[in-house]
Amino acid sequence: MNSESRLKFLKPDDSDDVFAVDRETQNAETTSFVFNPNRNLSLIAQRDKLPIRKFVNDILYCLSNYQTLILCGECGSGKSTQIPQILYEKGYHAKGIIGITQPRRVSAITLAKRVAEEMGQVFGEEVGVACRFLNKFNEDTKIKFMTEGIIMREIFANPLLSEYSVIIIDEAHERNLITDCILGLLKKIAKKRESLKIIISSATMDAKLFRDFYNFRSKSNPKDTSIILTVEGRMYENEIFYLNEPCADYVQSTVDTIMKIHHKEPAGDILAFLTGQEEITRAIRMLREHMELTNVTEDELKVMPMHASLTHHDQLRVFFHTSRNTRKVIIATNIAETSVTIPGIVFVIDCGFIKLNWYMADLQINMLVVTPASQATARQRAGRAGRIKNGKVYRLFTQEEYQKLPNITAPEMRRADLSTTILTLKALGIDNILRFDFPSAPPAKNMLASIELLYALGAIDSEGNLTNDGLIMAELPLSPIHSKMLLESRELGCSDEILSIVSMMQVQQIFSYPKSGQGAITARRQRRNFEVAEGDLITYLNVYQAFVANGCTKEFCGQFCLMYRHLKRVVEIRNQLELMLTKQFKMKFNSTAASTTIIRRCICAAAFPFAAYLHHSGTYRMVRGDTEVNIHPTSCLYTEKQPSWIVFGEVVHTTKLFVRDITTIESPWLLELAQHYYHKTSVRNNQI
DNA sequence: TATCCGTCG
Repeated sequence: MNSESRLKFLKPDDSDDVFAVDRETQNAETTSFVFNPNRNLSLIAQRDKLPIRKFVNDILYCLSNYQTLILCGECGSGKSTQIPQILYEKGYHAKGIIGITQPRRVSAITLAKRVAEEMGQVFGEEVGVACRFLNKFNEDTKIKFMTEGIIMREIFANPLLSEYSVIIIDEAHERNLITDCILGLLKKIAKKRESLKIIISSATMDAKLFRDFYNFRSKSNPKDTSIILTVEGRMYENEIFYLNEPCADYVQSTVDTIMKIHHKEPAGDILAFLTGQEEITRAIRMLREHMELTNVTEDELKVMPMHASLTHHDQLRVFFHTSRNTRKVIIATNIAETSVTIPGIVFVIDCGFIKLNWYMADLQINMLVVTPASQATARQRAGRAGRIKNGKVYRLFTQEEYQKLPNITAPEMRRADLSTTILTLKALGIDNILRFDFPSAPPAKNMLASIELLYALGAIDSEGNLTNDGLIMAELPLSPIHSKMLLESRELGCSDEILSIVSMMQVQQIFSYPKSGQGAITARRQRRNFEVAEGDLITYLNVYQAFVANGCTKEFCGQFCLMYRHLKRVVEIRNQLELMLTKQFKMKFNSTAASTTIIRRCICAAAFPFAAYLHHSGTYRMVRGDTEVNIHPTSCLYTEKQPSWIVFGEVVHTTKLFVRDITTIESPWLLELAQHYYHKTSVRNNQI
């Protein structure tokens, strides 16, 4: 392969020498690919061709007359790379740093590098980037890209963000929890600092909401303070097709549509959206059967899955160039909506459903549910086609159904667990959380449930004020339950082990689950080396200790079917937490002997709101609310003898309610360690 | 008995 003409991948961390990797991006967690149709032009020529450059004067006019500018435009218009440069060219950097936030690490790093390159600067000097485990900026940095989590930390340190002259919030239309939080905080800052300019990059449907949110017009000040500017930028059109009648099985319809496109349409790759891994596997199996029956070979139609739990190597397969006669078919989850951009897609198939996290306030748990997608999601998916030539989009629902879909997906703020958000805002001195001005106010019952949880954990007192422990919990980059575990471990004498366990809980998965028959059998046998009757968290501790004892090698992970890239991150996270706890909070680390009782008591002392007991029916019941829950098949307790009492980390809803990350406990511990939460009577009543 | 959408510090 000729490395000059090859597009560059960011961050393969398998040492895959086919791809060009550089050191800064090596740490990034996810796959990213930036497709650039003007690759052959010089950087400056490419830059001047971008649609956004035609709007320079409009942008500058808006910014000098209004404090907040809402910028609408399709992706590909060059907003993210050009706006910072335009502001720099006009000298905005003289009054303070130009800050740009991104929802994801890879996009922050990619964009920062691109802008440095276009400006002919050394990356990390005038143009820099900040995200967890990667700080590439210095005191001369004028354009600073960062993740949203980082600017949140900066608000902690400097509540008015006085170093900055401009803040650009990119991808605000995604309406992530943290984006909405920052938008609320920025509104307070903007009122106090009239010199601060704010640019919000958004899609059309949210523009008016954002404009009104930042319009401080009043009787005493009759002038608008915010304005919308729309920049056109699309180069190709997509033709949209709907079904005449609703379909019964969208997985089957996806397969049928793929075959129809393959037989009737000219060359061009296909991207199909389904809701989860299981559907994707089923679709691929059906498609292969179909291909066999109709004598279509893998050389003609190359099928591949794309979802987050694939190994990195398998994720990269979707980027391989295929021969001219091969049509690629990628069947993906919503990872392909934003996080991964696959070049050269001509056909998109959209099942019309999406899997989302919903917070059930009455149970205080998160649930994953499949729901109809929104029009905004359908448009976002459609936009993945038509980037190199006109595309076609097949929606597996009727046009009437499309009209009935909600305009946008409910912002995460309205459907997420708010305990971390509330803790953070409390730490920033916002006393009345219920009256905080969010772009979309969360449901009051969700807030109250989170406040109740924070009270139970001792993060806030009965007046709703942050306690000393609460302040530490707010500062730690962990969920309140995990922070609480660490705080409890000081007294109980097992902080070393709890730190390892908590670090392990910060990554998505530890074990790899190969799909092929023999691999799956090997993986299951290797997991047995670590599994213990005390539950998943103690099992994770065993894995961590074995990984470290064996030199943290890739070979060890290969042998025992562990996710090397995740375990490497665990080590990084553990180091960061240990440093924070010792330097910032003067915590002394201690370790317990061979017995796991102390460790399990410590887990129980933090996870007590999520306790369940074995009901005589053979399933579990949550102590709170008496809801039936089942042990998740990935838990090490799934095949073990079922313990009488457990605490768990999370609930997933598929065919039933399943609990994961389980630890066995003794029922008296709940009364001892959380007597403020569990009255003796209620525990006795629930006992068998 | 039958298996997780995607992010972040």
